[in-house]
Amino acid sequence: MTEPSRREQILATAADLFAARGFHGVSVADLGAACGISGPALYKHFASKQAVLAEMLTSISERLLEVGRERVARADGDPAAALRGLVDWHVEFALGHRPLIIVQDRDWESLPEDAREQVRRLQRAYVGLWADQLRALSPGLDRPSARAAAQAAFGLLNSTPRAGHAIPDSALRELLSAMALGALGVAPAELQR
Amino acid sequence: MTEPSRREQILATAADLFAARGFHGVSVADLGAACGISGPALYKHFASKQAVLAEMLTSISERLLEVGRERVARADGDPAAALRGLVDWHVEFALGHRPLIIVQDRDWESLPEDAREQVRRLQRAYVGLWADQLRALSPGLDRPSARAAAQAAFGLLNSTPRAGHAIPDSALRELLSAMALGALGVAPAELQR
DNA sequence: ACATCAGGTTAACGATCATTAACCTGATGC
DNA sequence: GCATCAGGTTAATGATCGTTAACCTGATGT
Repeated sequence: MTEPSRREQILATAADLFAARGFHGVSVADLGAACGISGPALYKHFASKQAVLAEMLTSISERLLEVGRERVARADGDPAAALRGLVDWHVEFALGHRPLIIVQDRDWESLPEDAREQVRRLQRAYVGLWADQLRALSPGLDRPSARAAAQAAFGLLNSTPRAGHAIPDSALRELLSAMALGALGVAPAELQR
Repeated sequence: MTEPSRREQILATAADLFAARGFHGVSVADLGAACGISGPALYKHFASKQAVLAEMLTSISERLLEVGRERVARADGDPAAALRGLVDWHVEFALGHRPLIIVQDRDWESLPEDAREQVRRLQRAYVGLWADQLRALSPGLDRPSARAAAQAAFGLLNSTPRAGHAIPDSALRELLSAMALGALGVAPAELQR
């Protein structure tokens, strides 16, 4: 009972295909074929093509926020530690799920209205999580600037899935972490307490 | 003779529409209507819908590279100064042409094959421009990592056009410059020589 | 006066696509 | 043994879209 396999297979292959060719560049026939079934069989698992995208994007936004909150809690009041945790988590997720990251910020606007609203809410909360820590770190920072800074950091971290895989993931992970922390004005690694 | 007005109007409105709804989300009828003409009249100015996108993207890639080279030359051997010049230029362009930036990294793959190749070449050269300066600044840095760092910086700088305009452009400009320089490990403003 | 032509127009064509309809089939509970 | 039903199939439908065709019109150079 633990394997609604088809459904998950569809979500996974859809992520790959959407990432490679864009939401509008993939037909339901393409998507079906890539799953070994064909065309309209998808409608036995999802209400529409948009529903596939909607489930994909809401679930990753939820997960990003959920684990993000966990990392902040784990830092227990130290904003620099919280930001290091947030950066680590975001890098880990982005490198582990490159297609999802690509789809998330490319095909966002192809969502149906209600799902778009839901994703926007989740993303706003995630931005707020980062912005709060940034403001705790530098007291002079106003909220809009802190939010803008958080979004710029996401841009940095989300950009690399698109790029070539010319360097190994472990090196990329450290490069991105260091750059993000540098951008945010947080001192990088120190003592693991 | 200095005003091929319609053509430029089409390119400008196409940039806005493509940025808002994506290349596939805009029909030629939409685009024509937004220009005050309608539908197939576009084909008097462009060979195809893809050709509009192609001209848009190649011209901005060319301009980005051209001025980038100029800024590097102006720094005359000082890599930190060159990077400050590159960051300034990129921020200026990104904030001045937000729709173009959005289209450039969202609808890249909708280009016809030859234009895609041309844009890729121009972007590779632009990345190389940044990577060279980064390597001149920190001698231990290998080329692939330098290129990855440059692309991450673009991600940071290109992300903000998408975001809300909650803070004034002048503040955003300074925030982005500071973050980009921080990410790249370049000391921010000093003496204007 | 007139041929040319740039820059419009509307109508028609041919693809492509998401979605629905109608039908099949094998397992499963009773 | 049999009704149910999940999960497939192919065929049909209706819309949208890029592109082409055929036609119109006003300015312009000669």
